[in-house]
Amino acid sequence: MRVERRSLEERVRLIVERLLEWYRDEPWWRREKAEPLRVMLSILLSNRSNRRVVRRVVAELLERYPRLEDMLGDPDGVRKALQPLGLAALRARAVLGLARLLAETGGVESFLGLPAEEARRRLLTIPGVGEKTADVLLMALWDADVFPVDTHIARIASRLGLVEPGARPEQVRRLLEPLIPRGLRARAHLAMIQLGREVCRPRRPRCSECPLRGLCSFPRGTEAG
DNA sequence: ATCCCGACTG
DNA sequence: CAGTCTGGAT
Repeated sequence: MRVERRSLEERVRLIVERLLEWYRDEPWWRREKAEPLRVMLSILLSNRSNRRVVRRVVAELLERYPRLEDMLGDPDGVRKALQPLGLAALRARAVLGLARLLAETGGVESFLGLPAEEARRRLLTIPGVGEKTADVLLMALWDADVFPVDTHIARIASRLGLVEPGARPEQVRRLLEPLIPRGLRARAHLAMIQLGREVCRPRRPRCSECPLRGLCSFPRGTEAG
């Protein structure tokens, strides 16, 4: 049992090493850290939605409501602005929940000044914000050393054989988070997301272009091209 | 397990 | 046209 655990740990270490060689970008939120509201909204709305549409909608929201508190008087306008994303009613609840939270806390800067634990607790009170989204927010704005697992990462972990097929994201996170070296978790998260989008796609994975070739026994996908 | 729901890709 | 998009709540 001890041997198995050590080998798993070693595999994860190698995988992360390869991933970080392959993905050298700095976290996108570092460039936008001067605009925490943009970061928050982007993360809040990123679930199950197209990135370009998210960028567009977030830009529009910020232009119309430079201070999120201004949204509170215009819930209808907020919902309308969110229409292109789909799930507009749900997302409006989340965005307005964030606006309310910031207002209650005395503005963004005060909120960002909260200890991560407290911020997390409050973020989870926002309807539509669960553990995963809360962790991504903490990772981006509090430099929390966490490893949020989404559908991409769960799929990759399963294909790598790190977890059993069909494992839930939360299970995958509990297993992998402690195995990823401290300080590398945010970048490992981003690298795996990127890998999931471009290479280890849900369908027709591009195994021949994968930086994890040799560390993975997933059946070589029938790459159409 | 199922629903939420629009844009975008092949 | 079907599948997918950094899930969450019921």
